[in-house]
Amino acid sequence: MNPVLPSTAVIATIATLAAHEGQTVTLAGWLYNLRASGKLLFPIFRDGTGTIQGIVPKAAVPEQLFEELKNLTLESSLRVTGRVRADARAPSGFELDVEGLEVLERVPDETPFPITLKEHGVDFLMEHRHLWLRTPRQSAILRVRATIMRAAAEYFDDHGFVRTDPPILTPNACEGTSELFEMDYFDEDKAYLTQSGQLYVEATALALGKVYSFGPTFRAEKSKTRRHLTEFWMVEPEMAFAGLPELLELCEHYLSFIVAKVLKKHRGDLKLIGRDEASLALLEQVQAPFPRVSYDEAHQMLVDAHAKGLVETLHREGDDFGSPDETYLSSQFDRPVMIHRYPSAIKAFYMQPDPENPARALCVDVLAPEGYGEIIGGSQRVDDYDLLKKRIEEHGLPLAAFQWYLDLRRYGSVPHCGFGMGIERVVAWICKLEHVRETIPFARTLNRIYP
RNA sequence: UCCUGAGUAGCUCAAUGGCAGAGCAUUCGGCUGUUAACCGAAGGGUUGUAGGUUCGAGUCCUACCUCAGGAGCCA
Repeated sequence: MNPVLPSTAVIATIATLAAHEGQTVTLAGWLYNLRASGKLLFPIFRDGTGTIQGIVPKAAVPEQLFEELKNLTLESSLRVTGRVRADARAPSGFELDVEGLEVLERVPDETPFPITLKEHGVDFLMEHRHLWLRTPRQSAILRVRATIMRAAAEYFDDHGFVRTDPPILTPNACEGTSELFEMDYFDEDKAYLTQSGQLYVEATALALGKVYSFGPTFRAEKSKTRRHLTEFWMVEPEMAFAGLPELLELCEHYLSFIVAKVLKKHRGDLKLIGRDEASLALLEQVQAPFPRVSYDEAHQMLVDAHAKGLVETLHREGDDFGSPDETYLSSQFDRPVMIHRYPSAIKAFYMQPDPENPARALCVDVLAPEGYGEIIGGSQRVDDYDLLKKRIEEHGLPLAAFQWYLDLRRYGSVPHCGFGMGIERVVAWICKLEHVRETIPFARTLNRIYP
């Protein structure tokens, strides 16, 4: 599989064909679709960067080339040489007048490519995820995901944060609540897959000042919704000598940066995935500052909404917000909304109480617009040794396992804060997807671990 | 864990308790501008599994299995 390419041909990718108009180029890719109209063939090639339609008039090419292409099976791998020609009839503006073809691997007639251009069900597509990835829409989503992941790291790299990734194997639950994936760790010990690196980045923040982590996270929760995976990627910044006000500013500038990066690079991909001009305009509005709503204000909004019949169940003072509540709240704003100062009683043990109202925690949830719900959860952390120890005991957590964490408050404790952002939920929001299973190459969900 | 819904051709779906069907895909034939191309033909079935009711079950009943959506919990 090391053929000699025609010396006249430039090697190109489909995404860059506009720069080769009028030239003869060679593409390496696959046959995505094939239409025939008598003595005229319309093959569509894909190469991972896009698709391009070829034109093959029987009279214009050698007999052998025409017959080979006419009978070629979908998703066969190939190298195709042709002249790039602008054509108003083509969706991308360009077509390829095919001059040469080299089939690398022909898909057998007996086992045709299972994913067709027609509609498929979720079960079938997920069972064939390794092949589903080849479709233009899924490829576009993964390109956008890659840019989001890069931007998610780039922002911190450019703002003085040091990347310090925490361990994936952990000795205990960070928050003591979520379901964990458990495994044997030699002899008598158990290890668990991390559900959050937060406690560890608190330690590195007190060593390096501003830090972040970026990696996979695992939750064995039996959640079956469009927002849940058992394995997902989380980015978690942590800042020393900073509190909730600085955290809120970070959230809004961070998300604005990521959205701007995607818009700059992927308007075409976003359209292909399903965002029209009107919904692209919604993303354009994602710029700091974001609206800030306290828990108490949000509660009042929900009570009013219930009175008007806009929310089915009445929100009760002190309760957390349910999914329908979050959907309503986020629908009231044209950009992500930051809801802050939830009741301490319903939040994690490590969250700092608000000095102006100790019943409230210095925390924030960022809800994405268009009904996508929570994408960021963050807080200022308890920095007082005695208070943290008391909280750990109140939550019934094993004090011994948290000695190292308490040490952070014994040796030069400072106010510090951070958040966790789920990458898949951000991708789902920006791409306007129905379900997070399409945001990651191989989704891990409650009922599926194949392929 | 709970609630709701769905399992019929490779895929997406039809079928009043009464002969198992269509579109797409595949194979064959036709068509020089198709955009999920179109036109004609052929092949393709243990109706998720196990019981039950009935003269007769894809359809009704019971249990189980699988999947999906939602709740709770969360990013």
